[in-house]
Amino acid sequence: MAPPLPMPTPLLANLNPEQLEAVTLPHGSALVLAGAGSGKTRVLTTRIAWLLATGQASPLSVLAVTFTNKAAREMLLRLSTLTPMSVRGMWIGTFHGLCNRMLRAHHRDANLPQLFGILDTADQLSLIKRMYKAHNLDDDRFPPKQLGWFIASAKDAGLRPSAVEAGDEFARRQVEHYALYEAMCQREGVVDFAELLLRSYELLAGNEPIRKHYQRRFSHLLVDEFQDTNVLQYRWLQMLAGTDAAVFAVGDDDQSIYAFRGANAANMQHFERDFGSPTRPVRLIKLEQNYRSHGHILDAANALIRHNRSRLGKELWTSEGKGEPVRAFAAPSDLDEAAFVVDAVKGLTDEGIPLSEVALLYRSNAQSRVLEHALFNAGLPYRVYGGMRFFERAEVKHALAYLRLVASPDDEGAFLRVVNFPPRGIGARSLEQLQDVARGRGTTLWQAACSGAVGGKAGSSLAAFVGVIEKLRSETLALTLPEAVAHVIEGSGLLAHFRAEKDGEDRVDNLEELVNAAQGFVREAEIASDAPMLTDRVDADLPAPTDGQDEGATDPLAAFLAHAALEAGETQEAEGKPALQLMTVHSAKGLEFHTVFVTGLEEGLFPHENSLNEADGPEEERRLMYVALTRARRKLYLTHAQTRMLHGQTRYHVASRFFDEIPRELVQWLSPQRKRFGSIDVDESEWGAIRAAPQATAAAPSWRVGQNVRHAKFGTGVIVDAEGRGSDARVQVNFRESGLKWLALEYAKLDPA
DNA sequence: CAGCGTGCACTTTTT
DNA sequence: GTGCACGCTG
Repeated sequence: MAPPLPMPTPLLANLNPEQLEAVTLPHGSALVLAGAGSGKTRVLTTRIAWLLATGQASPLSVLAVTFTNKAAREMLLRLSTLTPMSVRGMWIGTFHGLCNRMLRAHHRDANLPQLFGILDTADQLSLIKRMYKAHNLDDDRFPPKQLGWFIASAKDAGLRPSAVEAGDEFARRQVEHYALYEAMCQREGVVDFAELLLRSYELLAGNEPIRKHYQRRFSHLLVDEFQDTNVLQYRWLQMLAGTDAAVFAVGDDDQSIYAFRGANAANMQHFERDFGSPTRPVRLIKLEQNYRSHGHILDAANALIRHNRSRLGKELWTSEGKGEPVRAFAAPSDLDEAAFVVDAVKGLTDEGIPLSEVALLYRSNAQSRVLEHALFNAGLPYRVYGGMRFFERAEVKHALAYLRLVASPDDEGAFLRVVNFPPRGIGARSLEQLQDVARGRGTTLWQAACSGAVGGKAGSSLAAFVGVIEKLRSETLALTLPEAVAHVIEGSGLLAHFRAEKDGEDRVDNLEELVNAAQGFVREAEIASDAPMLTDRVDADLPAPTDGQDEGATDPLAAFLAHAALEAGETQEAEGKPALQLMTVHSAKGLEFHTVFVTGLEEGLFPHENSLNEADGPEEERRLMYVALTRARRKLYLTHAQTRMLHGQTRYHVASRFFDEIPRELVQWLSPQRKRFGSIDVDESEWGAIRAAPQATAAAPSWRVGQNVRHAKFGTGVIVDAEGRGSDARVQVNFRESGLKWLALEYAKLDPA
């Protein structure tokens, strides 16, 4: 195949040599190691546009997959400015969105009802609780959350219950619960997030005509944030790629921060083995030129990440100047830290830096409180990311539950959510009766309710509820989606209920907003891109994948419900007002700001204490820190506090090891000078030293974090953390043999080693 | 059946 | 410190 000549169009203008190489690679697979701020989205979208412009691909043959809806939208938007061709027909979306699309088209082959519902995490949790109740499983050894996590992990690894290895009794029980859960989902016609992936994978793996169809269709697969793929997503890609499709994967192993939810950065190491073949050689390209940050910031980030051992290797550079030094501040307490931040932010405002260009980052959400408090008192506007989202609000969930019942009445989660909301006299008693009937007859709650098997007052209340749903269904049949949504929130009594409630205005507003959301959804579907499900048809060349029935356009209501589950909506209304941005480091990934404050840089917090036991924990924490540093364009502040209220208790922390991993000459300390002890920075003040009995005896040894110690029973180790003072003082020691232990200094016999 | 009180837990999170 | 979950009482 003769590679077409690159086009002399503006498409390729202003690309650096590496970007240009990546964009114009001849047919084959490519792994693009794209550092932070190296223009990876640009490369990805320009690659697609180039493939289209040179006729190597048609829109129909392109599949591009991302992790978040935001990234998918961004890709679509940029692509539409880069190519005159219609983006219609391309499969661009999240893994979950694309799998949903595939499963809707082949629901029979996937053994799902046409209008299958999608459970979000909260729905999944409540299903597990119902399952425990129904089977009288009230064992505290299996908390619902933990089982949910277990099931999701198993599915993410591609494992059905029969394939999970259960070594002990405990694991065996968990697998049994997993199997029960699956049966229950299947009976109710619902799938959870992980199931979308697994079902889609199994559909491809087990159905040759369908697999061949998609393999023939998609000659180009493009993957964003490849380092975040889990085992199942990787195998899904392999299945789709077959032996011929060109896979263009963009990722950064140094920004892999989602191992805790199954992301497997090792996928990058296997790429060459698994996506190469004689017809598609594998190329590796590194994008190391950074267009975001000034030199000192990059130097700091490079130095930090060099402390990780498992890396593919990459070093960011910039053609810009060194810029300002990284600034650091040691605060006596979390309150002082917040006060420092407030002061510094005021200074930035005076310099004319917009508040929306300043981010306050922290390791865990609990840390936002103190910062918010200080900002509020200072009258600085701010916005906190990561709270309740639109489609997760209770009143919206209720409205969606009515819609779900209208679409598929056997959805028991939806049934139980609204059967007595607004209250209609169907209490726990009546429901128990109903559940007994359903169980006895092997039917769903809905069928039992329809049968009239529950008599008396409860029976007539249930009949009334069934009547409401039936009425809503028949009345919305001929309506457009937004009309139907409006009708359901009205006819269900939800609107009246919240109007009557004293502080119900916000909820009423949200219900009305749901109608707008439906309107917006339909509008987007009409102009093509984001909601392809409405127009998606099984391609004509697919050899009889189903029993011959027309699988045409999916029901708009089902599509909207899928949209609500797959895209939870913005955290808050994006108010136009300029505001400081507060978020965890995780949610800052992919963003950039003029100025970044990384707060709470303390041993135990960041790196988080829980991570120290985990296999790849410390390195993942360091990658997280790397992500934090590389968010900053011009100014970077690193702060830590020596005392902090945590879980309602005052805790004492030493500065994070990450301070030591950034060369001193890059850092300007704004707080009094510090001294170094061992490998850990410790302040000279009284905070740094931990004494078992201060001033009690001259001989009382003093301990420092980072110090090597010996214990009669546990052997040798190193102090990694400390808390409490005087007779309460405790240190955490990482013992070579026995791992992490907290020891009370008053009792434990510790010797310097 | 709803309202309130006590008790526990609590890293990170998208879909 | 706060939110959530469960259980008791009116």
